[in-house]
Amino acid sequence: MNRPRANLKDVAGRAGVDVSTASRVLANKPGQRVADETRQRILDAARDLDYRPNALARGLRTSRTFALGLVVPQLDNPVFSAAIRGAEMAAAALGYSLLISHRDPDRPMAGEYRRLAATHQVDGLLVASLDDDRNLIEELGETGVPFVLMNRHIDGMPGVALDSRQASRIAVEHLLDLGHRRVAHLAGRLGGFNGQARIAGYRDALEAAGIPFRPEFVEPAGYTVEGGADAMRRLLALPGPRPTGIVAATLVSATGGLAALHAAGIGVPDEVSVVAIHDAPIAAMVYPALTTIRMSTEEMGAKAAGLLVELIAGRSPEAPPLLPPEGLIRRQSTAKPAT
Amino acid sequence: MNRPRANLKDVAGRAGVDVSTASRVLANKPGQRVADETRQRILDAARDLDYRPNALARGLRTSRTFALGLVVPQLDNPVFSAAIRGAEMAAAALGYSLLISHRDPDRPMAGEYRRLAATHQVDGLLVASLDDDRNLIEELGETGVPFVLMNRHIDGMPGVALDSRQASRIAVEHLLDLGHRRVAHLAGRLGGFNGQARIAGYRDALEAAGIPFRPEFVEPAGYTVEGGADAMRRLLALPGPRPTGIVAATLVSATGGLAALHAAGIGVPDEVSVVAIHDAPIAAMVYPALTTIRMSTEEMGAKAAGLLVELIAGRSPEAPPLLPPEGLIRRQSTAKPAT
DNA sequence: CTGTTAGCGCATTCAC
DNA sequence: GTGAATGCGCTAACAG
Repeated sequence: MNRPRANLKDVAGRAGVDVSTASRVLANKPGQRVADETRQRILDAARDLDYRPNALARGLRTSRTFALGLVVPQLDNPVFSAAIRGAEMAAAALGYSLLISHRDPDRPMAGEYRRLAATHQVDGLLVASLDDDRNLIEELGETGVPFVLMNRHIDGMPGVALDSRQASRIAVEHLLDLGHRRVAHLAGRLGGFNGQARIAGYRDALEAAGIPFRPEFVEPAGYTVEGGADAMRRLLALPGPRPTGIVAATLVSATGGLAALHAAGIGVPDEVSVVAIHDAPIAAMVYPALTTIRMSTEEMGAKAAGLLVELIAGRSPEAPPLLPPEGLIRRQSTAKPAT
Repeated sequence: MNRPRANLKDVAGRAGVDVSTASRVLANKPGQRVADETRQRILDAARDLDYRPNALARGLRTSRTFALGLVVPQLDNPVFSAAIRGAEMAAAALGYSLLISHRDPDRPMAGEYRRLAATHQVDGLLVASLDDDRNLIEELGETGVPFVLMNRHIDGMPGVALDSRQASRIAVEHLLDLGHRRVAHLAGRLGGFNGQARIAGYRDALEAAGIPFRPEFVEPAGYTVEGGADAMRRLLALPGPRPTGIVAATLVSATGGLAALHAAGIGVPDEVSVVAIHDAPIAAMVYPALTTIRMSTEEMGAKAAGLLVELIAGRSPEAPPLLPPEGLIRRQSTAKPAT
């Protein structure tokens, strides 16, 4: 029963034509002169035999694999999970497969993606980057295949990123609208692309509201639970009245902050409100459930895949501007400040 | 500068030999008669030109792609993230690439993986399964390529799964050791492979301790936050003294349970202790941080990849037995029962 | 409109 | 020990 897959020759034979004719019909390119009747015979034969072109042979001939390589620094980050999902769906819709390659940023030369490119397994690379991927760009250039950066922007390179600045601004404005006046920021990596943008958005919002910027209210928390907890403790240790609202750069640091607040016996949202940038299932899993700014992470993946396919096709597409946040998700971690 | 990749002909030319000889040397198969001096010339040439075999051409010739397809029902599940990481690393170590394919269990025929198999893009399939993937097996058979199931076992099919029963038992024993006597279970899907195993482990531990099994203490919670919260509420609504210890089948349902406990004003771990099966970063992100049973999820991915490669090679390897838990991770959600 | 021809890069059988 | 010849399945120029 399970006979081997039919190939083009089988289809052509069954339709009584030459393989080249079958190829032409099945390629379905515009402006091909083939008699309707012949075309139909070939189509029927292909359907009857459940013909699927051998991607290897086609790739060898055309030097196109219709596969994209996806390079991620970590798999267990909700941001990247969502981006991968978006990329996978967009790639599938465009007829591309997705090859995944984990790249440990701590080991510079690690990563299978160089091999993927060198052995012609992929037509291009989708690169999800943390802020601190130092030598990545250099490595990428050497591969000789087109690539698109995700989650950060570097001048002159194609990439798609999120509008972190606006996200941060919306988060602060939410707290301001509730009546908060002392709003602090659990910041990301100070030198990083997204980290910087979030601080800028925080300042934007304060400025628009006429509230003076206080440097001591910006505490670097990095992207870990402990970092978030430490930063929160430093904030609480500040002299003078403490902040009543907190904007965390990430969900992870937000949860660290929550833990420090709990440990200090400070009620959320009764005494302190917390908003986090990014949304994911975990936001609803912590206590109290976090109010968040939902980012277009999945769309980022999809847009990046689309852009890469354009690049592969030899076009010079416009890199999309920063993707705006999808909006505020109000949950239980924010409320009016205690009077 | 960026001249096109060298191919075998270039290497052979540079070494002054025929391509077939170069191929022989580079294939590096045992029992090949090639003069040491010739071999060295070829190796040198390959190194100088940074030769990488074209995977497409090789695949076309040998009908092997050295790529594995990975089918996952969801990307944002920590269990699958870890399994993917394990699979990716093992595959890379074995010289295989990983093609990812999302498969929505709600849409029966969805999933690119069928195309991957049909077009010879992968040598085999690694299939991460939820309990409820009904028609998956049937679909898999039709692809005609070898496959390995992850996270569940079905008689007669190769697969690697976790020892959920033992995990559950360890979780209950931990609570028993602390002095708890009324221990309830937030169960997974009652009909599912892992769900059943966890209930069995729960009963094992009770029985070994001589504590009678009470059916009303097993509440199906599914795999969602809401499911966990609902189940917990039902448990709290039970007449008589309430359970002091809870074993949740998953992290997700555990957090739902925690939320319900918080909402009811019940202290964790002061009044109720909670243990969850599975460990992931989120366990440390909730409040209080969850005591968990750490499972060998990453190893599951790695073992599955290894098994699949054996299958592809035509061997008939033993499917590994269930993977035992890595142990208990004690955090803040468990303590002695209030006296 | 359709068939013939050539070749993508490699592994492999067969000569010598 | 090494080279010559063949073909994996497909596409694309060129004939006719």
